[in-house]
Parts: sequence; structure tokens; C-alpha cells
Amino acid sequence: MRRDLASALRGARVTRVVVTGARTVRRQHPDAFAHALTGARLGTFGRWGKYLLVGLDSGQVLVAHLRMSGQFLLAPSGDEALPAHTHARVRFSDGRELRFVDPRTFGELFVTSPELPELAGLGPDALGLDLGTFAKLLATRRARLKPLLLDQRVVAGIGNIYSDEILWAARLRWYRQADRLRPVEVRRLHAAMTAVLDDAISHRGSSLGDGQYVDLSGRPGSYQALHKVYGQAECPQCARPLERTVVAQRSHFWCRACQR
DNA sequence: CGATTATCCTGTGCGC
DNA sequence: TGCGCACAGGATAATC
Repeated sequence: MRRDLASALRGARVTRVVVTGARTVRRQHPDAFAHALTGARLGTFGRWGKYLLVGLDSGQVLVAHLRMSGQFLLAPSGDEALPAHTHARVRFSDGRELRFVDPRTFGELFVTSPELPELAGLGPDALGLDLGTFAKLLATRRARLKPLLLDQRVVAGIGNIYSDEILWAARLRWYRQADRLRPVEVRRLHAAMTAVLDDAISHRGSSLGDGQYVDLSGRPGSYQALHKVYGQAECPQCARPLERTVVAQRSHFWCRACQR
């Protein structure tokens, strides 16, 4: 999504902002949000974990999180048909319009200072975390691996799908304690984290049956076809039925034979 | 520090 | 077909 936004909107000038969903812009008054954005030119497009960071020429930053059901959709000039659950619209000087669509309204948008005070406490991004730093981070945590990978304060950017895929690729069980991994296991976990996330991004993400996640043009990703365990019935390695266990209030899929 | 639970919402798919 | 229920990509506050 970051890459899509960057290639479509770098340098675009905001001419009008309409907020129709108060829950979507809830950290600040919608009028203040609209005011901070109107007239700004979009410059840089960053990402920290699951947060999208759009640098504005005003020096401020537009922060977005899609949460469970959020979508960014870019409509061509003249397209007036609004999708259901459109909560915010950002119009550009060339007539195009960026829509934030979000049925469950968990997603959010806000404009803040480049110091990103709202994101204090967010851990380092999972991509770009070197092995040594990752190993130190694990060595200080007693938590089990599945909850640890989901904890954005520890490592930012891994959700329920990818934590399952990463643990399977690393051949590690969800309840292994982070500070008790052997060095070879830490290396496997780090390699799996990097490989799974890189692969998922190059396949443009995972879109499940209800098509919630789509790209800026409304097209689904294709990584779901490569899921090894998430939502699957049997292990692609050993063909045995996968376990499905509730961990940290989420469904976790794992193989009793292949993961230790 | 770590785990567990409830909560914020709407849509979908299932069994009956 | 219609109804009630379980469940869904996430994060956070409260509680133990």
C-alpha cells in the first residue's frame, strides 16, 4: 500500500478534504484534520509497522492505519460514485480522489508532528531488523513466541496471518519462550520473518475470501494462495491435519509434527 | 512483566 | 428464506 500510494500520489496537491465518519478521525477534531491537510503537497511515503506515514510539505505527517477492514481507494477524476462505508475523501488538484473506506471503523487517520508522539512505544519495524538486534530483543523477553510476534511494542508490522506463517517457516511452536531459544532457532525465526514478509509484499499482500484487503486500485493481492498454514486444513510439508488453537484471542494454525 | 478479557464495529457464512 | 450465532486481517484499557 505504501508503494502504491508513493507511485500514484507523490507530489499531489490536496484541494479538498471531506470527513464523514467521525470515528475514523478520532484523535483530533475532523475540522483540524481537514485544515492540516488542505493545501498540502504529499512528499514522502513511509511505513512503520502497520502505520502508513505520508510526509506533507507543511512539515506535518498524515498517519493512517487500516486495522481490520480499512481500504485506501484512488478514484479517477470525475468518479463520483462513493463506495459504501467511505469515511474520508481527499481530493487532489488533478481531480483524483483518495477514499478511506472502512466497514468496521477500526481504522484511523490523523495528522501529527514528524516526531510521531502517538506512535511512541511502537517497536522497531520487522523489516530492517538485523539478526543481532532481534536476538537481543528476544533474549530479554519471557513471552511465548506467538503473542510476542503479535505485540507491536516488541516488533512492529506482524499480524495474525504472518505470525502463523513465520512460526511455521521457522519450524517453531507458538508457546516456545522467547528467551529460551537456541541461537540456531533465533536465526531461523529471523530468517523466516524476513522471508515471509518480503514474499508477502512482493505478492502484494493477502486478500481473504471477503476481499477486505485490496490495493489502491481495488485489486486483491495473491499471497493468500501461498499461505502454508493460516486458514489451511493440512500441513503442506507432512500432510498431517493442522492444529487450530486460540492464542492471544486469535486463531492460530500450526503443525504438531513440523514445529518444535 | 506477562496473561487474559472485554470492547470498539459491520459483514459474512453457517446450521437449523 | 429467515434467524441466531460464531467469527474475521487489530489495538488498547482494565484486571489479575
